[in-house]
Amino acid sequence: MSAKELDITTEEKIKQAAKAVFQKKGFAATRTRDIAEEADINLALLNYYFRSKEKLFGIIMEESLRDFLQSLTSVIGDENTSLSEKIPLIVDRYIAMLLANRNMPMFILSEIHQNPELLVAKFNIKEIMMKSAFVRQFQQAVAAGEIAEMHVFQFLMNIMGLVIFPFMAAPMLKQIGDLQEEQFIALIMERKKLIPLWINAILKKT
Amino acid sequence: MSAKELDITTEEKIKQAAKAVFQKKGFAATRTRDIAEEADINLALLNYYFRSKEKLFGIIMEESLRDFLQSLTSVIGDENTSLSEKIPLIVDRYIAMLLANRNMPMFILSEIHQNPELLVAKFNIKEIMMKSAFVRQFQQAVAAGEIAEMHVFQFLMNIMGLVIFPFMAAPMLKQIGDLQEEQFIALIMERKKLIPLWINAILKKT
DNA sequence: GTCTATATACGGATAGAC
DNA sequence: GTCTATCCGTATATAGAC
Repeated sequence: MSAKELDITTEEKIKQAAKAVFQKKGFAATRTRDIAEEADINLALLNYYFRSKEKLFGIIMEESLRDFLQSLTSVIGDENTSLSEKIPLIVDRYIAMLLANRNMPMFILSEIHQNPELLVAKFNIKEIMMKSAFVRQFQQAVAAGEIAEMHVFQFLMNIMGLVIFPFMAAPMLKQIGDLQEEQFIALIMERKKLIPLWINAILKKT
Repeated sequence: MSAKELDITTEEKIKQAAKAVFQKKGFAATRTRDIAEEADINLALLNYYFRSKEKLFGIIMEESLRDFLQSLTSVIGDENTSLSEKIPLIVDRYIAMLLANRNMPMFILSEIHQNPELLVAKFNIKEIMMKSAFVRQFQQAVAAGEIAEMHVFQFLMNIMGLVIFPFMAAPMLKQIGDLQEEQFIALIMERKKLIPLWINAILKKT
């Protein structure tokens, strides 16, 4: 147990446990008893600090979503890097975040899938994304004929799909390929180098 | 209501309803009452025909998994098509299947994520995949220097990620891009044409 | 096979002692 | 703030009439 964990408050202990359990099992399959056990606290304390399972979930979801989006938005908004510099930055940051938080993408996308309203009005992703340096740079590069013609959403889906999908399909991939955890990580680390090259290949004019 | 649905058995009605509800909400969030209501049958009949929620879920999961994998395995096993012919076939078939079954990938990958044992021993995906014409053709092309050096899993993850991810992230993408359903479909139809080109670009030797 | 009524278990939440 | 004991709604499953 690290020093950080020794003098942690009960409230924080519950939040950390809730994050782990919610991200692993999702809202519906999680029992407040699971969280209490994981946090090693009495069940009643959960309601004492957070009132209800729903409220606790809301807090965890908001924090998770913030982390999930920040890996992207912190890069795409930067006016001081070029489009081609941004690509490996996005890939590196996302992969680092996903490696540290293995269940996050499945958690977020699965919960939003079942309840799209979770996303609405919490963050104004639409604004941040569509008015970002990244989108502007991309569209300028298309207009200037420097890269292939392509809708920016297609480009975004490509990056996200190439980076995130392996984490969501990890159990199936491990089964198909008979991969151990370390081999899976090795494939991911290889992707970290390759994805920017692939993205460039895709963007090349034909 | 189509003719097909008119003379359907009660058992089949329950299965179709269960498929719809399970795929949309997942196992834990689904109540047997939801299924009974969707199927327009009495709740007790669900247990009469299928014994338990778990058993019914097992049947739906197995069928879904079969459909999900068949779109892939029916193409990759074909000895009479070349590697480059297989790529658009896989893309077309997967997208057609996903369009008809919008919630399937999230359902399957999410449930397997929570419970990887669901996959084990049901189908021998490992054998079918690894001994397929597709894998052999890919590895031969690499060995012959016709395409860039790449682990076949990386290649598989790329295809799957490019095709499947947009369906899993659909609610988020619609939000970010302020897309209506028809615009989302249009993006997908465009991808159907583009993904094989992108795959070829990725495979090109540098 | 299909219904109503109900048994039973489980999970979220709280009362009240300390 | 933390605990024990418990309430109460809800969900699965079944008994038994038709």
